[in-house]
Amino acid sequence: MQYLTRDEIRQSLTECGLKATHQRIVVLEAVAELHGSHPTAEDVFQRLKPANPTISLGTVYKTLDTFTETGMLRRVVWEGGRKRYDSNTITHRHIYCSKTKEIVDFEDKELEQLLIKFFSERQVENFEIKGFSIQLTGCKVEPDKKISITRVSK
Amino acid sequence: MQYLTRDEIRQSLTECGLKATHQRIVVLEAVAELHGSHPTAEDVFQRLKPANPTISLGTVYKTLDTFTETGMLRRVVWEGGRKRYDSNTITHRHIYCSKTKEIVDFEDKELEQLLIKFFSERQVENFEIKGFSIQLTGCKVEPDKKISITRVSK
DNA sequence: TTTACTGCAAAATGTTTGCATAAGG
DNA sequence: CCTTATGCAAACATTTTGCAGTAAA
Repeated sequence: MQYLTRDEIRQSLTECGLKATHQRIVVLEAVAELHGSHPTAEDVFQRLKPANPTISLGTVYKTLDTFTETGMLRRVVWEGGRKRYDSNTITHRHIYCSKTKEIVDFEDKELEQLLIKFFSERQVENFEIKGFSIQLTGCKVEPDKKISITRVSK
Repeated sequence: MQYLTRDEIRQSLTECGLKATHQRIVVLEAVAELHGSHPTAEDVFQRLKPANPTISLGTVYKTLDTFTETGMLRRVVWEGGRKRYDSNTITHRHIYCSKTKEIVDFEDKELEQLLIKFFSERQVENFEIKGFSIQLTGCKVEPDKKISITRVSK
């Protein structure tokens, strides 16, 4: 994954009608850097504090909200208490590992195509479908271990 | 949807190794009765209070947790703060209405088959897939209004 | 009678809000 | 300058916990 330069971040903030403050720049960088873990507001705050001792947790919350509204970030859909965020670079889905509690990115063009095709042909009664969201559940296995699909249900 | 009798509830509680207390029975009944709205702990508590003035919110929380662990109920997967519960009768998915904020049940055998087939043929790197979860987003339309699929993305 | 469960209240957790001050354009 | 954003702290919302008393088996 490649990161945006500060000038590129400044530019996209301006394009969204937002002031390019130092806090916004570092929050956006932090979410990108923590991308693999789909960080909570607290995660972002903890990461930023050493280099930005005056930043406040409230600002991180407000900033993440603002970014979600403008579409610069996206919320990760998952059950459970805390809100988690994701750099909104490309369309992708998530797998939740019940063993390690990680939320891992997953991208599958074929699956996307399959679903887009399905929903564009399908009429759901009394609903105008605007989008869909999928999460997979599973267990991480060792890279060298043989992978097998055991059960797909629920 | 048909409800269980109190004796049937008592029986399934016992089968799960739980004492068949009055509180557990009425909580399970309430979730079933409120099924359409996928209630929060607070929703269940408010519904029960008039007829059960001594029941406590803490007990409702604990009971819903217990039921989720034993599989008698299921948590609804959706972003956002509060935990919501669902009678765990049959496999179904959910549609979220961005207009009314409702979470509506949605069942589509064809979609289930499509996905089960997809995931049983597909190997996901370093993951053993155990299950999947889908949510749709959309807008309720009037029953008499022509339904059209506008955009499927995200 | 023994064990598990409830009610209560307090604490913990996570998020939002209001406002004076500071910084960006 | 004028607006918008920040930091702080307090408020708010939701969920969890500990424990003495109560009810189920």
